[in-house]
Amino acid sequence: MKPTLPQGTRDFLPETVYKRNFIFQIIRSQFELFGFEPLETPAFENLETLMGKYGDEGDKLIFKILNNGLERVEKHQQANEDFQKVLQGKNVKGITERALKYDLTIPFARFVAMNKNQLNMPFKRYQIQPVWRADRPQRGRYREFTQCDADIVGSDSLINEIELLQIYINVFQHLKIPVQICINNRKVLAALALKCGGIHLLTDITLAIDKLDKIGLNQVVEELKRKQLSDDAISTIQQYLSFHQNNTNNFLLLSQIETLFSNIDIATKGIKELRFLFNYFQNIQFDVTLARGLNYYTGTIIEVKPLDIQMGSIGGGGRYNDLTGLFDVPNVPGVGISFGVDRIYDVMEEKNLFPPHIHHSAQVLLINFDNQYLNKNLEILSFLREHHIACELYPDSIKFDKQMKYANKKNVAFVILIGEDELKNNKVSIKNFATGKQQSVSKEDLISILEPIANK
RNA sequence: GACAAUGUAGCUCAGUUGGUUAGAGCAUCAGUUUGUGGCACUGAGGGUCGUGGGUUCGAGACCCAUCAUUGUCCCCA
Repeated sequence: MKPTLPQGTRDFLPETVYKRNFIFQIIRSQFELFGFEPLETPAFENLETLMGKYGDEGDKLIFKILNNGLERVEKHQQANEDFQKVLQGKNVKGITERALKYDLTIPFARFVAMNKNQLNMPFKRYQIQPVWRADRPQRGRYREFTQCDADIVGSDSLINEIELLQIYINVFQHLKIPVQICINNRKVLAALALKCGGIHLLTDITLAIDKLDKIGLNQVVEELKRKQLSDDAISTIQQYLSFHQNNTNNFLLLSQIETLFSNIDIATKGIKELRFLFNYFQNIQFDVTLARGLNYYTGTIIEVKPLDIQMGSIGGGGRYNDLTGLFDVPNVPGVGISFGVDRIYDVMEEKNLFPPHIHHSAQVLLINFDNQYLNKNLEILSFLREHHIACELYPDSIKFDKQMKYANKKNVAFVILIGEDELKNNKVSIKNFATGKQQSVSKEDLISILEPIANK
């Protein structure tokens, strides 16, 4: 058969894995620097854990797992009946009851709901794992990709927001990616919906205004009309959006919004939260059009976009005051952020931001002349490894120049040769692959030569 | 779900209005060089032209269908 990859998935070659690890390592070390602890959850969850948490569009993108054993004859009648329901777009336990996880937040909420009493609150966890979405792949969008999440549950404090924003700043600084970090507050959006006629309009309004920069004011108004919003409501929204188009000063924007929503309590709360954050950060932009699709957010919402490059957001997050409420455990507030490693990788690759020598495979190759020198070779291998020098012996005693070519392609720093002459003189030959210089030295002298490339 | 582009050697791609035996570069293998890599030179292997039909004396090229990949819209990291 002809081997192929499932749509939207990729193999990662060694060079790519090294680069991805470079990103992971920076994110992980920042998470740990800020006191977050690692957590992992299963690749798949019960379907009902995930369904209904990501909106109608999200539900369609969940990868469902077909139950096993449906072919058993005694199950045929039930399976046929169940499958008819599947054909109508329903999920039936008889056909599918498990699904690949769609993000890390909902499984985390499930975990917290199950373990609330054992957790040392406020609980700060980070999680780096793949997630799956049955989306049509395109630029910057894959069906399997890795998210890096950090969340704090069990605390209302805005200090958590400050810490998370600081992590974003630190990580992208270390990665050398220029980004725009935008924030908004769901309470402000809720106020807008209230002023326009009711909180039930929130989704319609946010979906439309979120597109302002993409499709322009006229198209946004068109979309609002299509959603049957009143003329008064549309004029309020236009006024709201005009602030965004006229200036980018956070505090000026805040005061304008404050005036617009002067008699709405929830707006006052949201504005107070935003003002608190802007006092600590100068380089974060207040974006009144930022909405974020997930409807479990209740306060601060955050999105990170790379500058000067056509790519969706590379990070996002926000506050949710009752995420575990979905699992009947109320009153556990939380806030979290997420990094999209695959898009970060694409941005860095496109902008050439990876450091030049990022790989760490074995740096020393021992040439295999013949099995009669095996004992000496093995002795040197152990000796070097005891001194933290990564090395390998070519496993077959094939032609010399083949082995040298292998070393060259693997980009090793040194080649060590042990053959008849070396054995006779109780020395080893070591060749520097960059300079081409070769010398005959004692076993002990190897260490001082190789010291600079040891893995400390 | 809608639309578009692409599909020729392991990889990246040429292939003229349809016309001998389908090419190049890189990669692979062998040799120049049996204990010295990169560089160079010489040579070799490697293709049911995505698949199935059709038009034609003749199809890699034209038509239809189908599959796959990629991109755009929607939505998202």
